[in-house]
Amino acid sequence: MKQKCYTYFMKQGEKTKQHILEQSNVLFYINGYSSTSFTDIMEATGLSKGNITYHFKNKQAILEGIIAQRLREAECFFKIWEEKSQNPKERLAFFCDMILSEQENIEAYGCPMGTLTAEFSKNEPTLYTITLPLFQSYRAWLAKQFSLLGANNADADTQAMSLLGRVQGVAMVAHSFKDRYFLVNEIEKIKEELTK
Amino acid sequence: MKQKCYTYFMKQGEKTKQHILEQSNVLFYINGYSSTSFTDIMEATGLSKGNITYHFKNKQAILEGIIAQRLREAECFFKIWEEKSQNPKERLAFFCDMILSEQENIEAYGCPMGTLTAEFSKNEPTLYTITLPLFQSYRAWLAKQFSLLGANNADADTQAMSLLGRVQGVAMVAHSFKDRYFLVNEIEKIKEELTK
DNA sequence: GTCTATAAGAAGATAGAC
DNA sequence: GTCTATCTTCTTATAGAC
Repeated sequence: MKQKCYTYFMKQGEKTKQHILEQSNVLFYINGYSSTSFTDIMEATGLSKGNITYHFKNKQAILEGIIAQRLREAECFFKIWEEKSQNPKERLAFFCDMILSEQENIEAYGCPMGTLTAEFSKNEPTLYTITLPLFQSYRAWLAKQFSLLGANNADADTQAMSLLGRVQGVAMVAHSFKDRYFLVNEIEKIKEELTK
Repeated sequence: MKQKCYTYFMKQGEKTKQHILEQSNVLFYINGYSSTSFTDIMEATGLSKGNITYHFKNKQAILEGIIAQRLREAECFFKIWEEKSQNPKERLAFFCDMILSEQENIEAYGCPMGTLTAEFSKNEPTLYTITLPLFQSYRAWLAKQFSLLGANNADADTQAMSLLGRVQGVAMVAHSFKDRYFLVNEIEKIKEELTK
């Protein structure tokens, strides 16, 4: 197990738990949730099945842990963006920049949030319920920025949905056609439209 | 087995084959490809596993049959739209109308083409190769319309990708948030932008 | 062309030793 | 906390009767 700097003060059990979450998060992103088996997680973590089961009852519990962590990360992003600028337009630009910084991964594996949500939207109501809050937190934050720009609540939400949709579409098409160039150009265009 | 009018002149073997394709197509759409088992197809068709295997070597062969059929259907749409109007803008509006007519299904199960493509884009290179041509055929047809509107080849293709992206994004978000109202409004907006 | 039956593998879940 | 071993279920693949 590689030692991470922020795990120095964790108890052994917490370290292992964190290690499982991190490796699973990567596997779920790269291969998808349902395509990732317990054996895959065993191999990636170097731990036994029994040990993983000790920390997480089942695969769903791992997913829950991952989403909880991603939600905290998202809140962290929002906080940073809000502190970096008082101007909502600039904050929306930061959101676009995050996508641009992930261009390689998005080309290869799609949007980390979108592909996971899409995997559960059809016929996995339980997993869908676990994942949706992450999507909703972005929706709410984006809507907040549009509110600050003067839109009423309903309009702000629609604009947030619309932006989410555009970004998801660009990510989906760039992923399907393996075209990073398209992703960058479209996101730059969206960024311009938002900030003008 | 329900008798379909266009199967009257088919041999029994062809009828069965067609029946398997149709039922599997619905299952793959509603539940996804990997979530659909042979048992599901058995139940939906009312046929035995041995019989299905007789007509299609495996699940992948069924998928190939479905994509081939969907490609023919797409070509059929293109032909109709081109015959209905000489104006590329109107043709693009027909494309949008098709999406609007599928609003209920898209809200419930996502875009039939997009969700299938997305399922294979991550780590299913073989199935990805089978599905992509369908996506490409829409890309090519849309690009053709933008060409007719005066764009050079590169621009026309980019505009086609851009439109595909917007539509996929709207479908994805409408599906994730189960919001048909959003889908209709966004597609209407896109339609207006295209035809103005 | 259609069926039943079975084999062989992979997955997740569980039990118990250290 | 961590491991090995087993159990059950699900899924695909195959063999052979009618």
